[in-house]
Amino acid sequence: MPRNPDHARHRLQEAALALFHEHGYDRTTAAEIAARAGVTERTFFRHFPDKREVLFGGQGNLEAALTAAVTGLPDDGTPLDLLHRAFRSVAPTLESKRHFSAPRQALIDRTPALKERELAKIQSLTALLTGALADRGVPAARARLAAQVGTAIFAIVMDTWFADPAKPLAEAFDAAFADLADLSQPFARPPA
Amino acid sequence: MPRNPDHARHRLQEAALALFHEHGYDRTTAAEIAARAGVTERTFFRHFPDKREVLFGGQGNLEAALTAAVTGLPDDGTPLDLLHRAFRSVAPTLESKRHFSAPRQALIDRTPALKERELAKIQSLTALLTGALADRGVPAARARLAAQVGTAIFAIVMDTWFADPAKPLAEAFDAAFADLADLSQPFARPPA
DNA sequence: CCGCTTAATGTCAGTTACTGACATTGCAAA
DNA sequence: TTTGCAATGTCAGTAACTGACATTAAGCGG
Repeated sequence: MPRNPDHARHRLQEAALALFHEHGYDRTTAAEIAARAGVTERTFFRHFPDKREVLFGGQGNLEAALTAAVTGLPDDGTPLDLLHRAFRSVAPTLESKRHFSAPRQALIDRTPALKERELAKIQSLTALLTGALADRGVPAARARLAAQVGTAIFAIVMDTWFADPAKPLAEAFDAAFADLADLSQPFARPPA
Repeated sequence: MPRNPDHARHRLQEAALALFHEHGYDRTTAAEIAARAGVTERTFFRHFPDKREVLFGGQGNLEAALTAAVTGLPDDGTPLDLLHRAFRSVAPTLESKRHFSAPRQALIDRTPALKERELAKIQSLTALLTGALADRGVPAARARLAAQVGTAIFAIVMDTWFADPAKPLAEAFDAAFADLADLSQPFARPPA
């Protein structure tokens, strides 16, 4: 490892986060981030393909955890049940990182350019989950619909959880999936 | 109306579409688009806030039609039924514009920057539909979930319809909403 | 301890998306 | 015709990125 043993990439992420919170995303230049991290602007763009991406570094972890969960979970119920349990399985990790993810999410929510990138990341997650479901034998069209609906629920739950962390994530997932079941059972279904 | 009676905005859109198809989005500069439209680069950015937006000009029509449908449709069934019928109501219009929208969509699909913008547009539509449902008395959380699931279905149906226009859009919507109902009826559903 | 290799960084010039300030043009109403 | 205004032109400037090439410093064999 030449030059600097402590990874410049991580310093850049922290510098960016700090500066974005101080002055906002739009009024922070890549050169300023690089300067605070002690490197050159060119080095910034060697570590991140564009300015937005510096905020989405840890995204791979969540994707990996969720796809692993979908792949490894015991097989029963529907694709949506599988996703439900996969989401529950990452809930503790998500809750443990709230102190970090909440301000980051607030920044994303008030910055359109970052919101767009986040939507792209969610779509990427949807594609991965579609593939994971398909690998388990779920027909392609069904897998895609389930993954899309699943990530939609995931996004809503995360959003309401960021707004109010009172309810544990696992319960929020339970409630959201229950709401979904209600949504698509249109007419009177007499109990028992 | 000074200068040019034929609207520069429309010429810019057509010039952009042509150049994007000829050389791709990334290898087309805003200055080139403006030149083909007979105006200055500065004028381009007066009509469109950024280069991507030149491709999403007619988006407002669809949003207006869908929200109007959700607002004006007779009241029966669930929020998802309402969205289902709203989607069906715009199907003929969508099908009549396929010759225009299909190549445009192909361009978007192979250009990440445009894909991101499209996702943002879909999210904007989701917000509008959420509001329209809420205006009809649907509880906020329920409205949001329904709108999110609805636009997810809409996106999937449009995508498969672009890939293969054989099945009419209205039928594709019917099938997708039926699949959704299946998805959330978890356990054993014995055939007949 | 020394030179060699090489991955990470620095340097620099260039393109392009976008913006603000100000001047100019041409239709339209008075 | 004159005047007002909306659309456009002109120009200078910022900042996100990119390619080409030089430089540094760890690690390794000698």
